[in-house]
Amino acid sequence: MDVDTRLLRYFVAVAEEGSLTRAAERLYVSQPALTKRIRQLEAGLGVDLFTRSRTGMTLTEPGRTLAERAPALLAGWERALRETRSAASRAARVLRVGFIASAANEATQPIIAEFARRRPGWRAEMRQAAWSNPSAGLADADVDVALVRLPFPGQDALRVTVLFSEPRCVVLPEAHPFAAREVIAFRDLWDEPFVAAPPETGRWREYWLAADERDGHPVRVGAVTEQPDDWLSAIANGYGIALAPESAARFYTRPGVVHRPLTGVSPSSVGVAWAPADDGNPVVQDFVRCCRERRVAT
Amino acid sequence: MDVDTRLLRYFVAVAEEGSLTRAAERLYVSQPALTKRIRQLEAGLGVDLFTRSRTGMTLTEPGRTLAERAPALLAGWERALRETRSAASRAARVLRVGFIASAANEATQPIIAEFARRRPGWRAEMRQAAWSNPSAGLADADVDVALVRLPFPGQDALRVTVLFSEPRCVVLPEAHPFAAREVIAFRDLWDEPFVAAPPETGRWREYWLAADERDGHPVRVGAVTEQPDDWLSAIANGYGIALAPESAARFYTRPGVVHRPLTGVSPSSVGVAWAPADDGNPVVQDFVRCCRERRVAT
DNA sequence: GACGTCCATGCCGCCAGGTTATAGGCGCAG
DNA sequence: CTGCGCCTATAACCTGGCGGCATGGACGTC
Repeated sequence: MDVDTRLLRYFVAVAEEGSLTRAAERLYVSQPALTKRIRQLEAGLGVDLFTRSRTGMTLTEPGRTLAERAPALLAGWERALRETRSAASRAARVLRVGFIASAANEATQPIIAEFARRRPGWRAEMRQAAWSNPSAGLADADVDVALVRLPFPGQDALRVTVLFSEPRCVVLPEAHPFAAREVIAFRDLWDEPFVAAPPETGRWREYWLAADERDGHPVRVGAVTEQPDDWLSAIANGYGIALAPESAARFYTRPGVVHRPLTGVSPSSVGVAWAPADDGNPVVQDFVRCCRERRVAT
Repeated sequence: MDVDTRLLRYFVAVAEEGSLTRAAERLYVSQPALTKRIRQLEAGLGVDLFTRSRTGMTLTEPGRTLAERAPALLAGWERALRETRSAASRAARVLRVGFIASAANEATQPIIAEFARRRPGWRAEMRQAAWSNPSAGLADADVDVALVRLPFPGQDALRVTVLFSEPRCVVLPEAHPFAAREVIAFRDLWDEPFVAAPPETGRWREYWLAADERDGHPVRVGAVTEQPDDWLSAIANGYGIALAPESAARFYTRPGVVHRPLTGVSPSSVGVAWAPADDGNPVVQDFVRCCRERRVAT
């Protein structure tokens, strides 16, 4: 019997949710479509995978058997996919560099230039990642190396070299009362609503909310954004304020938004990260070396 | 990216054959269909998997990467499939019994009856296998236990208990000159064309051609068949003669075909086989016990 | 220069898989 | 006991993917 990864994902979703209706919304398909696909899977296998009832779908014994194995099958495919893509970029002499918006800022250009000098024939392919992905794709092996802001979740499973630090400042709407001050103390911002990164970014989100510097004082979140554009808009529209690296004042600004120096928060570090598997990869190590040298220059 | 097992099998076939045209005939699809599917795979991955030339399709480096992993992915799916089916039959209290046509003959009915007595609530599901599958599905884990004729390829990886033996006889078209004889010496049949099992059955095929009893004299194969019906037809139509267990005279016969005793060939053994993984499976072991007891009775 | 052997392309038909709307079973609240 | 809310199943319809056939185009061979 033939099956595709989508069908397997459908099955896993239904198994996990215990309900066609809920699984359908999670998968962004209609419930009848799911009904039919699951029945098709059962028919193809010649096995009843679920028992239906008004309370939902419960796995049968063979259903549990399949449900135990399906995630590994999907993971195996994802893995093969990544390795194939990885081989393709290597064969094409392309180094995939992930970076998070505002990670390296003015350091980025010289780093790539230096890499181009050191590795003629190779090309660095820059991929900007959304904030929901603070390892810039490195955790999923979508890139070979990443320029990141520290700390971020999953960091311990990767190699990270710190490149430099810069102070964090605050970004406010022009009309904000504090916009008139030259320097702001973080304490005064404790009760302000903040524009935050998505919750799944964990430690990274907390770092940019400066959760550690609030003495346990709770955070008010006024909006959640994934990208610099939305982020600036949210601030301009008064949904909240936000912390940012100092260099953001030069890279991410727009009318209606002002940057102000801040006291009472630690500076932010930029790092270059790679997977332990690439410890011996000369191209990756060359790139890291380029980063280190630029650090001195900056 | 989503993919289905068929697409993966297509890819593996092209990779192995090194040619769309040849892979297409092996897969029983048209060459244009394969062209399109492979291009779709490449487009989906964003990777060139093959380099095309007039001599065929050669894997690229990333293509090789995928080609190394694809068979394992397919095998993983097949395995999950088998385990799920297996769990289903266990849950339904069904013992899947494979048997090869003419394996047990009159012993089969009493065995099932005995099993039904010993395991009330359980049902033995009999599945006849073609001769191209002399383990009757046990090698592929399609059944839990199998009634087989020995020897067969793959036998060493399974547990086998011999149940009984019976002489082999010869099956001839009525019009054959030897049909008049009461008893035939195998020597006299060396130059006769035989109706044989498919070549992939290896040892099993050779056993029924009595290759070991020909002193190296080559075999003439007049036809290849997979099932008793075709087999009898082939003999009746004069494509060749064949060896068969004595009991085939009672189970597999038809007008125009006669069975005659034979000297000079070893007898044929019937066995019951199961997978080593089921050594501790009480239901399987009960079935085996039923077989052993019937052996004494027969 | 005709032919053979590859892979690619154009065109068409069919069905798998999606959508919306609706039916139907059953528990629960009023 | 009736209406509502939670499920899943069914019906009717539409679209696009995938397969088939016929043909094109590149290139080496005889």
